[in-house]
Amino acid sequence: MSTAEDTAGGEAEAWGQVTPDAARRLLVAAVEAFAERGYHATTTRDIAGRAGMSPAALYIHYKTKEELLHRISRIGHDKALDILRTAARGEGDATRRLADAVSSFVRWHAGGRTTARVVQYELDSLGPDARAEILALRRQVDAEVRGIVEDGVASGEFDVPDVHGTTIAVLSLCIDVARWFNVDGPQTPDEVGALYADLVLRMVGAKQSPAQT
Amino acid sequence: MSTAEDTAGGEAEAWGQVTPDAARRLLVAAVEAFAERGYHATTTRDIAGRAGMSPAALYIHYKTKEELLHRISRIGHDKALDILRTAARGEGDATRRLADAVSSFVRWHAGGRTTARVVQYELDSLGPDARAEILALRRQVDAEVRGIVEDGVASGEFDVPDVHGTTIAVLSLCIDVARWFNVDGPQTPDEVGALYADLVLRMVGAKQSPAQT
DNA sequence: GGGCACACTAAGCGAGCGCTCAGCTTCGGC
DNA sequence: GCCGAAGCTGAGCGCTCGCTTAGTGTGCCC
Repeated sequence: MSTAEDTAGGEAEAWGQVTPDAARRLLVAAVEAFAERGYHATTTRDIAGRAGMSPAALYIHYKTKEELLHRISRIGHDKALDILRTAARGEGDATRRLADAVSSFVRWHAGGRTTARVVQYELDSLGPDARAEILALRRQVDAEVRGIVEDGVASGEFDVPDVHGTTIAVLSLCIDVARWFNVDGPQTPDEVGALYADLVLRMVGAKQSPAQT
Repeated sequence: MSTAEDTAGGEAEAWGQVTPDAARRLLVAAVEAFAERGYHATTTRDIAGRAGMSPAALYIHYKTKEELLHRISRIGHDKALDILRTAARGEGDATRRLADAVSSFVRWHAGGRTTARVVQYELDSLGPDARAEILALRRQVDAEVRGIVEDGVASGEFDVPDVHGTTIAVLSLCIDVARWFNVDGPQTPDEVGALYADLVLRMVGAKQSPAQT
């Protein structure tokens, strides 16, 4: 098993599970609009227009504008957690698994920046219940990364004085990629993923580079 | 000269330069509201209410709601740049200066999280002209950090294969503190600043810890 | 081929938005 | 003691927002 090439691919393919077709088109349109302008600056008319429908059509498939954001955030967090779990529970020592986790997580944030932006930065626009649900997923994301770091410390691979603080820093570094990464810029998602995996191994004081697979 | 204790202090003190008093109260109210709810979700009635004034009073001191954001962003970026310049042009080797820059920059993002949130995450809500002005300041911020990294590489203190990418990562790590830091959480701004300075020195492969001042 | 369920549209409602304006109060200059 | 400038308020304008409703077209079942 490799580092899951399919986790960081095209923008739209992750929405295949959403049916019917009109509901998926609206969801994809909402992701694009929210990523470009932010949730509050996006109008339901804009979303419907991007999906090639009238404003009223939105309300056949979703109760409110907030439900759109909730669904996007839920699917996105599920995907993010899936990526990290695949790497965290893969084969290899902690060094290998941390490098895989960071590089695939970063590739997802860079390559699917449109989605990742909404998922990571529009959390505060959700209502209390939806917010609480998403925060629970975030704690699981955190736990996956912390688990790898703790494994590496236990095995003597890593030198980490502050596991909690360092875990936050590693995740923070990955997540912020969604803010600054530019698809038209000089770096590809793969390059940033490789660079960040190396930087993170340095942060945890990894004794050696992971073997190439 | 030390690491500028006064750069990361209380929230409101940085606005002393804004006069008259009513204009400053409105600006501080706007910072709080924007940080809590975001620019687009904040109403001019809310800002004026927090400042203890009627909605119309806002327009005596500021032409539009966007001018408030512009002024906040400008003052905040000036402050951020000032913090980095102080550290970058201070005494000591590159290791010392990078550690100072990161720890003071992080302290500012953590301690003044309200301000930093608006400054770092509401850039897209500005119009094209204001946005361009702020982006120019950001490039200067970037240049200060890259300068230190390049100094360290040239002197042999650092081992950095990708100076450009690593500089972005260092800044990204610091900036994202404004997103996750919780004033009521277990960590103080000073602690996060010290941890992050250490993590960044590891990222650049610094040969030794900086001497304590 | 008649009827009905379903997806969708045109039109628009009530609310709240950014912002304006006429008028009130306060206060320094003379 | 009067005047004009400056700071502020109460009321509200024009607009756009999220969302609703009445009605239309389409296709499937019998």
